[in-house]
Amino acid sequence: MAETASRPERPEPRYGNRPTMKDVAARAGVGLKTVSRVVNGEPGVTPDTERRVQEAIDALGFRRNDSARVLRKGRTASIGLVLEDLADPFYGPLSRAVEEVARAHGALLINGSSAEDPEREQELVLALCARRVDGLVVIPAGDDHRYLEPEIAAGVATVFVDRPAGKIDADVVLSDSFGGARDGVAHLIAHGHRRIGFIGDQPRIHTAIERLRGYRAAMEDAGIPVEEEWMSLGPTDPDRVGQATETMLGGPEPVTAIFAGNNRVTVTVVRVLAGLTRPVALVGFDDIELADLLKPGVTVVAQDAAQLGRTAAERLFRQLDGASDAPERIELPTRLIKRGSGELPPAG
Amino acid sequence: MAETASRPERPEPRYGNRPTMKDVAARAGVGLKTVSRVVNGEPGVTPDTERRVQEAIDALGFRRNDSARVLRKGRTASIGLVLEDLADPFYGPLSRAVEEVARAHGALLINGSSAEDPEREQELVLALCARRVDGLVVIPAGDDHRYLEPEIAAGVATVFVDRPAGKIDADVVLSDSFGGARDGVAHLIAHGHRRIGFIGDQPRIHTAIERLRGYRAAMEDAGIPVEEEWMSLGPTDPDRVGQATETMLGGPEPVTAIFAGNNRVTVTVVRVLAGLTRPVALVGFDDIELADLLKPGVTVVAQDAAQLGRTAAERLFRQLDGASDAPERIELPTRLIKRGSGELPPAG
DNA sequence: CTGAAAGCGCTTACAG
DNA sequence: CTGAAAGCGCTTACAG
Repeated sequence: MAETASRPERPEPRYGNRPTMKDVAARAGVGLKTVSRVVNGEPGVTPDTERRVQEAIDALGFRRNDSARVLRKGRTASIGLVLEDLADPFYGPLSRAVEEVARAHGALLINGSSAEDPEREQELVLALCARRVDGLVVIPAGDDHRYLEPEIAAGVATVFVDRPAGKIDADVVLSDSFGGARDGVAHLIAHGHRRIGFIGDQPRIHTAIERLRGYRAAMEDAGIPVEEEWMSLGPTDPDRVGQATETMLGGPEPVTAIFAGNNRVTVTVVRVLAGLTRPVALVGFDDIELADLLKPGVTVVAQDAAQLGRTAAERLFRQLDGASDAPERIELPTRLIKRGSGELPPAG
Repeated sequence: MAETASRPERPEPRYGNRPTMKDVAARAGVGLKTVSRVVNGEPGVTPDTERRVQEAIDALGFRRNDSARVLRKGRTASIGLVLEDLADPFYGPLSRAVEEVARAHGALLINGSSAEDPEREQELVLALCARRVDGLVVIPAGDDHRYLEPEIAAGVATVFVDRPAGKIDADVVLSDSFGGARDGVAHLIAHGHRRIGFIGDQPRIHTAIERLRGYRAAMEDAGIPVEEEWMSLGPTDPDRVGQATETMLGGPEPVTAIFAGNNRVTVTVVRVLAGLTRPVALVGFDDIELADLLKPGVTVVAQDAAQLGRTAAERLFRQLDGASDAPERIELPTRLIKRGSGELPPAG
């Protein structure tokens, strides 16, 4: 029985058979701490010892396990970025900017999409906290972030971007949605429009509300009473936005100009307008690629997504470096870029 | 001295004063393992005990430290994605698709840009390995990935996307660059063009070479000898591409059509062509937003970035689930989308 | 210059 | 149903 006893096949699953510092130490005939010194480039090792350790490292294919290191050191040198959708072109430059700042501070970026779902946002954020990210940059989907209080109290640096946190006091970096929208709408008014439509994102999203507020302010400043049918908030998918656009452009008294609340809306509105024979003026919030090459070019209120990300990430690392400033609200200016669509006079 | 001895101010830095399972156990008056059971939803705890533990958890604001968990369990439930540039719109849908698959498998995504720099790629990949990601999805910048051999041997699942690995045998998912480019160029030839330019990415990039090969194949199939001045490979920044475009369009015998090697090139070429009075035909590799609304619409060879990411990630998790298939090369088809610019006849 | 011991916060394998 | 001990792979604080 002894001889024929079946031995376990495939003893380990996979993974886990990686060499450790202990293995390296044994092979090099030195203590564990000496290996640690070599691996971390600490001083106080003879060149000869160092060589022996290095040889063992190479022979074994050793790579330090940062999970263990992190456990001991406390900081993970990683930050989390939670945004709405990695695939949205608006977030590309923002993510990249956050990544560059993180890189400059030796940190990695863990990225996740909330899909504009508050529950998914919370799930993601808390998963990142369990991983003990040093900090969080969050583009919030929800409007109640009290669930983050214990984490922030425990030292997780946190900065919100694009939209403020809900029901907690935290740093936030945003664009001047109100001012940008007001200027964009005022621009349309200056070109003779009075019947101006506003198509925006869902009303629970802060920027949607702020931009609507800017629209109303511009109209009021010009003494133009706003009609309910001129305003449409909701999801920004092509179907919803396309219908809203067509509704505003139909009927006996159609709008002569449209203010589009973000890049997704603008793209769909441009598409609808392209199918029309009469000209309708358009100003969109957010710049979009190739907007300058359309006929007419699309006039936009541009925000600087990269700057938004950079500012937030720098603020985050300042928190991590121990700055204990009170939470601040940083608002970046927008820029009106005239390209033709916003300078069209009212039709008829 | 005893009474007036200065006590340490701010005893801990920040962080690190988080409650642990031990704290929870002490407060609830139970053993460590019982806390672990409750936290992980394991069976075998009386409702009453569970309640006491849960109260301690809430009171202390305890959140399990996954770093410690990972160290013990071996798997980190995270995967790394290394791409060229998070800000490039081509990678947005790809990243999002990888994220969705990871999420379905309970894993987080750690993301990084190589900036098309082989050294930075290696640095990033190895940093991810040190974090012990379970797997890697890599859009390679370099052409030698032997540095990954020990990692792969140690069990790090690896899939390359968009471009194959260099000097190692690994899974790769790519679009049919050769076939796509050949079809696109053949399309121009079918519309009467013979003097056709090719503007592509740097020659060390696999897709650039494959698309150039497709161009040459189409020309050869049609019996058209290719002149050196018709081909230009290099960085895809607007300056370089703009100059290349103008050079091809200048001189006594300018090209009558251009094949653009990727989305970055297409955008710049479109811009140059917009400033011209004579029509020049254009087919671009990669679809771009709003391409259908330009005049003329931009004819493209589209690849499915999301499908690329999804396929790669699924393959990755199949590896992690223990599938031991031999490394495979998966090629996804491209699709020619006719919108006008590729159907223009030769000028003159 | 070098190393043995303790500990980071969990899970595993056992024992009661 | 419950818990004490050992261990994951490192770093820290000391001692020689």
